[in-house]
Amino acid sequence: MADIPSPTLPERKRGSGVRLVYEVLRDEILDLTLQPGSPVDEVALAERFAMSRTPIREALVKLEGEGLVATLPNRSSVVSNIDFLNLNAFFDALTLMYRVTTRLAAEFHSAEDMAQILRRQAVFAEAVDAGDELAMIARNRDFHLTIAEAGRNPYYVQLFGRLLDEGRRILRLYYYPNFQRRQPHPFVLEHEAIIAAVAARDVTLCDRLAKDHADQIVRLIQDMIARDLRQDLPL
Amino acid sequence: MADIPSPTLPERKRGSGVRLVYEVLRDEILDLTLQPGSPVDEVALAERFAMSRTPIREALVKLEGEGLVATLPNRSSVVSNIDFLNLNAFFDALTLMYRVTTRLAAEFHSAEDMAQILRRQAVFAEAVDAGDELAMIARNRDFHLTIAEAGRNPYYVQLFGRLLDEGRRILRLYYYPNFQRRQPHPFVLEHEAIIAAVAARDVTLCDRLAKDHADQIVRLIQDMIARDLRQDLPL
DNA sequence: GTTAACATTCTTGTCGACAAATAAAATACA
DNA sequence: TGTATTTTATTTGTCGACAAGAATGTTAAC
Repeated sequence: MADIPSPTLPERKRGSGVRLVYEVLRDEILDLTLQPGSPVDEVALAERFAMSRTPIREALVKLEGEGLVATLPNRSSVVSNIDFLNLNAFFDALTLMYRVTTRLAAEFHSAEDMAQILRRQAVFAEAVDAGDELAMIARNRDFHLTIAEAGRNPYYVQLFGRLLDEGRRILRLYYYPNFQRRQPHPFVLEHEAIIAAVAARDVTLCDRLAKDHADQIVRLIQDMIARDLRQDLPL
Repeated sequence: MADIPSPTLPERKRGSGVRLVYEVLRDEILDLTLQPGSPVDEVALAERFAMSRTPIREALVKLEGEGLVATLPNRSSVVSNIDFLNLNAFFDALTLMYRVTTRLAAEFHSAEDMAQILRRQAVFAEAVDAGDELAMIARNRDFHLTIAEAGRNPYYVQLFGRLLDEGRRILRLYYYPNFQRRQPHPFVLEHEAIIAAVAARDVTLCDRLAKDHADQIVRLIQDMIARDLRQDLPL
């Protein structure tokens, strides 16, 4: 019944198909709209996006390269599971990236970088005001990635991006029910302190603030997981 | 003339095509057999590997995800250029990864890890004895990646792998003409010191040795580049 | 009732072909 | 002779189709 190419559907330009599928799937995976472990059917996606399987497959290859989907030979791909066994490895890398990227930002940022950072912080604060947890998580990621980009080290930016993405999945898993609408939100204050330290090019202070901020987030996640696991205890 | 599917050609199993193309191209890119900036023709590769363009494309998407090839829309892909402008970012990240992975190896290695590390070191020493620079570069990468894997942090392993790959390209670009066949080679000695420190679980010593080793390699690369650039000076 | 062999269905991996987009060549014009 | 424009050709992005392999369901045997 889908044989007739409906002219009302958004006409995609040649070459944009893969990127579109990639971005949509990526967002849905990170938002847990696509749950970890759930199979990814190529034909279903092809129907949904009204395109052939070829661009779908290429998007899946990209996602596989980023570790967001896992593929078994001759079998369906699945959305990657969140690895709770290696969680301390995740925390370790996340903390290190928080520190080095903030340090480098203090050293190498330009005036335009600072403007962009302030803009991202404003958007983050808006999400906090609105109490929109999904937006908070995503905008927090944008904020810190912008700082990382000001540090001018693409290797760190890439790893940090992946780590923040993984954190987005974990936070999405727990954060919603526990949200505290405190004003001003502690994260907003910490962000402001970091911005000031970067602007002042104080590397040592940046390192300390970044470490504290990371520890804060790590503790938050650990608490949430502990609270959640406690509910599963048998009586 | 290549229309007749020759039965003498190695029969590939279903599902192995992409991986084969990916691995071969990856090796050729890192060995500079495929020079940076050179275009990658899909139909030529399809003919060469005696398969359709579809698996070739998927392999290219994977390589693009790792930054080894760059793709312009509707135009030919090219082998990524070595970024000499951000070289200090590369050195910075490389040094940091040397340090943290060796530290973690000291903390978390198992007995099997040590055995594997010793095996890799032996193979590296063989390459040094043989004076095979290409093998030296590749086996040095294997050695340090094995140490990183003993540290049990997949995020570091992945970034470190990419950095060592990029280093392999850079070294390949300069190392060959300058090779010194000293015996015992300083790198072999440094590796042995690192192995001992990891086995002794001495985190502080590991950190220092890793930093020294990284500095050594960074200085080597910088010297080679400086020497090379000097030749290009106009008179 | 349980297990084993078989057939069927479903999903993936690969293929050849076509059309859009770009690059190259040929032609027209100043 | 140099530049602009049209034409040709090459290369990519996407498509539909087919076959191999795995998962599922069915029948048969014990």
